[in-house]
Amino acid sequence: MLRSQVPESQNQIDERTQLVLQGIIDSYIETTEPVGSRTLSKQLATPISPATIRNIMSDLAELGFLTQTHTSAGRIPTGKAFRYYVDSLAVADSLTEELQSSIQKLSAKGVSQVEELLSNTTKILANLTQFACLVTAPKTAVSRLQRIEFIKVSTSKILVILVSKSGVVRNKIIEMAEEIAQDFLNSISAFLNEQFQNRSFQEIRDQILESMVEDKERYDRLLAQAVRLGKKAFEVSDPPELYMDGHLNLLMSNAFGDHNDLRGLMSTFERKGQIMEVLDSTMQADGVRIYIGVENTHEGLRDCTLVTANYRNENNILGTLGVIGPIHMDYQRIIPVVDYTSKILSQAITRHSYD
Amino acid sequence: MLRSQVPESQNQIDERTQLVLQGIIDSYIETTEPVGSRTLSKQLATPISPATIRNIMSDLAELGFLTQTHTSAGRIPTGKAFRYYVDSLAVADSLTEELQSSIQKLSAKGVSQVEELLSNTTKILANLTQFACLVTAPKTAVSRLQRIEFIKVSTSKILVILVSKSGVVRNKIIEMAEEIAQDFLNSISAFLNEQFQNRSFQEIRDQILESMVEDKERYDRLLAQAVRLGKKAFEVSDPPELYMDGHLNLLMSNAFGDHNDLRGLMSTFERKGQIMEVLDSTMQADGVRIYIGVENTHEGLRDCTLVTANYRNENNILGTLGVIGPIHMDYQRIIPVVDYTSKILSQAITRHSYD
DNA sequence: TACTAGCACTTGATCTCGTTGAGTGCTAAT
DNA sequence: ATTAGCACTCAACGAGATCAAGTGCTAGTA
Repeated sequence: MLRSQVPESQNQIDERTQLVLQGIIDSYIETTEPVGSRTLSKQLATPISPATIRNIMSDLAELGFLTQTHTSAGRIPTGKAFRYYVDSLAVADSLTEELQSSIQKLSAKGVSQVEELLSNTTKILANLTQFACLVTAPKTAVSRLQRIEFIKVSTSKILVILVSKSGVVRNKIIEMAEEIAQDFLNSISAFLNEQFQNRSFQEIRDQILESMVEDKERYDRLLAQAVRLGKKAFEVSDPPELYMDGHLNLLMSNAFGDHNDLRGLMSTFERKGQIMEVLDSTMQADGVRIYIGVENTHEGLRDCTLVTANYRNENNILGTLGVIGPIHMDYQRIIPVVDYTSKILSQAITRHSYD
Repeated sequence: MLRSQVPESQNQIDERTQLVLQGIIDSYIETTEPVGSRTLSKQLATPISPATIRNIMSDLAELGFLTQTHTSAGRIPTGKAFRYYVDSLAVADSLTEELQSSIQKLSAKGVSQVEELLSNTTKILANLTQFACLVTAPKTAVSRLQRIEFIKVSTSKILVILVSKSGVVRNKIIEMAEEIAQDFLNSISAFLNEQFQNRSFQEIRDQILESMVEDKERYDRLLAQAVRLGKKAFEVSDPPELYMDGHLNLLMSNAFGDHNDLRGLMSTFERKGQIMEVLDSTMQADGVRIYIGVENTHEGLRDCTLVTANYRNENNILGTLGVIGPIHMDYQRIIPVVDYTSKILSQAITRHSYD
């Protein structure tokens, strides 16, 4: 009571109180059980009596850092508490050699394709964290063209191969009304390669093809066809490319008490598009980002924490990787793991890219 | 007692007994609860008194068709019962128009790639059955070459595109010690295409490259390189290609009573290789195959039923699709769904192939 | 002889009701 | 300002009591 007379501009919390809060959170992360004053008193390094702790707890509850399931139960840290914990209390552990080398395995020998790299990343991260893990493929819009090629596979069908600088290979089949000879296709791809190599897909789509049409539509047959094919080839039809792994981990471990929560979460995973949105929306920021519980804009993630980081090559941010786990995850471990993984992936993908 | 004096050569069961067995299974499929004599008596069309049913049940239990969880509980059909049910009792429902058209959607307009076709199939099947659903990609070994192409993507890296007759496109990066000009690569691919188009990958791998080396090793530089590249390109490194969907369905529905069973099942799903083996091993047979409980060779599938069927083009069996669900699934519905799906997929993939 | 009615018996499930123990909040003493 | 002490709360647990669904068996019936 007296305490709260001193106006606390938001999170002005004295040192002792911090200590208690940290203790509660640490204990809760470890046991997933409500923390009681007596128990905590025994665990804390600094000796504080249960009664005092109770007072402090009461204050913290008033500030919105703690809740209880029922009156006579121990305290549970709220999302706000975890936020505070992550922002100002938690000191990230440094990674053990062992963890580091596990993570480095994602670009083990024999991994020659970016797709494999990304898929390995999800597997390793899921395995290390025992949570669900997500990696978005490099955004095609921003990636730049390394090579385009047309292969005639049947009279009316043409296989388009798009290789981006970042090492992603994408192929799709397009259908043309009239037959086009392979030789002619070769000329077209040679032409497009010359024109567009190193330009971003976005650029190619938006501007260049457009202007070409305007400028030179009347020119020759090659150009006309090149435009037609190019348009089809670069058409936006990117499926939401998302690599996922370990969502079963969440089920296995009963980190989530209530099984109904999980169902919501799982059906969220099934809609990859939504997950993509969430990840994409975090992509501007830098470093490791942490979204706790209600901070998640997406309904289904309300009871989880999302920890994300970008990966990049020398020039651009390419994509995002992240981990979804219970709100009471071991942040001191998870944060550096995600951070380090993003760095290793960045390195690996830079090595794989064709710049 | 008297009954069993008449030696019953395995499954010699009189009509009335069959009726009861069928009733029990139907009821169990519907409710997932042990079936009692009184309940059943009410449900059966032919009026049979509970007492009589009890006698029959007792006989069926002796024959191994029924069990109980405890003495005073109702009866539960065993795997053997389901086997019998599927083999001789169940009359497959015919598919509703609605179901048929849902399944046909797998090759909706705009689906231009085989991969998409297969992935759609898992989605639709998982959705219709509410079980886990699997589709294997066409076996590369048996599929025949439509087109091979080499694209130089950096000084030392070459992208290989393999297009098979069945419409599957596969690409991989190979690394070469020395640099090879794109022109030269074109000559090589032209040569390989000419030589090997229409041959199965297996053939190409096993025999032809081998013999070419022997016969003409001394010949020209083109040939030497072609062999080198060809070998690398056709090297066996097929990842187990398996499309899966709906394993979450199994969790959502509590079709599986015990959650521990599910964990085993789920971790089985994580090892795609094992699932592939199981599916592959069933591929020789024709039509819809049903593997119930213990009949499954694979440990993790002991408590489930696996329903599979092949899909094919005009010439070959290409792959297998299947559904994994609880042993007490609604066979009358599932079997025709799997059957029809396999047919529609076969049609669609035939349309997509380049023969 | 085949079926059925009736009855005693079994057993998991459900409910009630103390008891226990971990926890709180408050007050008074240090 | 801190702490010891005490009254109070409440989920969890266990022991019975009760219930309902089921079985097996025996004796009676068409």
